[in-house]
Amino acid sequence: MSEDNHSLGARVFHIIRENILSGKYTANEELKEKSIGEELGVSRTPVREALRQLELEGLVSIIPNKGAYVVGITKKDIRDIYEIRERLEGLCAKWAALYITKEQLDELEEIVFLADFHAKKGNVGQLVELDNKFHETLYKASGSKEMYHVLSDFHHYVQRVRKITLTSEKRAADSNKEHMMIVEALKEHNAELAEKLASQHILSTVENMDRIGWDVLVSQ
Amino acid sequence: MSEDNHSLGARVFHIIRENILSGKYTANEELKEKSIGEELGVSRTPVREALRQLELEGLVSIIPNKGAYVVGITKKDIRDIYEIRERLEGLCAKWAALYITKEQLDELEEIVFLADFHAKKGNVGQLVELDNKFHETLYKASGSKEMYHVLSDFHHYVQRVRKITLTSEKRAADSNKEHMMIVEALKEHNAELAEKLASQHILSTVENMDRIGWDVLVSQ
DNA sequence: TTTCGCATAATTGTATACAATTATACTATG
DNA sequence: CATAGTATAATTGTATACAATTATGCGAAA
Repeated sequence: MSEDNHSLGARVFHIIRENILSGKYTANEELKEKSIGEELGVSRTPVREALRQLELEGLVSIIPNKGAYVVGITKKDIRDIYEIRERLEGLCAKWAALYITKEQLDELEEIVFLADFHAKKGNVGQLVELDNKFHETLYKASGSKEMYHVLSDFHHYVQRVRKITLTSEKRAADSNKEHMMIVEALKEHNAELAEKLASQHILSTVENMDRIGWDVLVSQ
Repeated sequence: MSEDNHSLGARVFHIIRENILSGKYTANEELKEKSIGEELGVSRTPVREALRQLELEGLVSIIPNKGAYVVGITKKDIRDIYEIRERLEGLCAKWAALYITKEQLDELEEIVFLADFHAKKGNVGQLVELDNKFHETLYKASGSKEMYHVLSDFHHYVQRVRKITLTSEKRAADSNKEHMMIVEALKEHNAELAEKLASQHILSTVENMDRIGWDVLVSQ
């Protein structure tokens, strides 16, 4: 898991990002280079680089000569992302049906198999991890650098919400069933079906979130 | 035009990005911090920050302890982007039809009016600039931070191709007619029509590129 | 008491210094 | 002549120093 080929700067970037996405750093909080550097045991330089990158990702807002502030994730952000994903995950699955390799198919099958196991045990942490892997693999299988880039960013962005939705045993099981159906379509290289199922998968997720209630999912 | 509220680092970022997108820095070229810094009259620090940001955008590939290399834009990249845009610009226009303000509508009308003028004079530089403004305004009008982020990145990414397509007087005129129709739909707040027209606009663009021939548009 | 002004502190922006890693060139050896 | 090994140079990674800008606190004046 822990790729050790990363530089210090890259690690700092990931840590800060996780702290924002997990909610440790709250919305509008000021991120001071010195404090974060001391907290992580590094100098300001790698922290600065990380903050500049996070600004580009939209997670941080930098006001020149003033400071860097955490950009909060609103209810609307989540809604928008899922509506965008509904359209793009369909196209992604369509492409994947055309270009997926044997190895990637094997990987997907292993993931849904394992997820089935962990869903029954109610192991949310593992489920989120496997959900990440499933979608990452699917995005890669599209054979499109751009598709991968966009979708993995968005998918990562909403990880806090997914952590909540996957605590429901029923939803976790249903979600994995949908994953299985997508894998079947990919195996048959049925692009049209894969597109439909992937798009439907996002819709189901949104419906589930509506059931749970948005106020539980996100504060703002 | 030249926003002066930017820091040195931000300017360096934009300059390097333009140099990649315009083709001044060629694919796989190594970008050395020292050389670029000297070229721009700054130290390595802001150059490093810019390169890290460009890596996140996918324009540069950084190999730790080795160097930063320009990631080339391939024919497939462009094709993928236009297929993604076909889906997203539709959704964007749909949202814009619901949320666009009077000011934004006025701005769009002014843009298409000016573009009509410059299309007749064959002023490609101005046309590209106005095409940028049109889409930027449309993306903003969607009222979605995420939609704006994704689409403006992609739109910017393919600017070199657009510079070529808009040299055709006919295509420039046609493109602007399509813009006008989209504006009309937005004025009537006709979401369904706006979506259809925006999606069709991207399709027309791709058809036009097919006519021109991809080898003219991009080397790889 | 409130508010303005100013000195001081804190923070960011940029440059430079030093460490670690990688590339290069030259020499010795087979 | 080819190649391995090594010293040197070049480049990146990180820390620190200094400059520029912004925030803070305190005292004086209304």
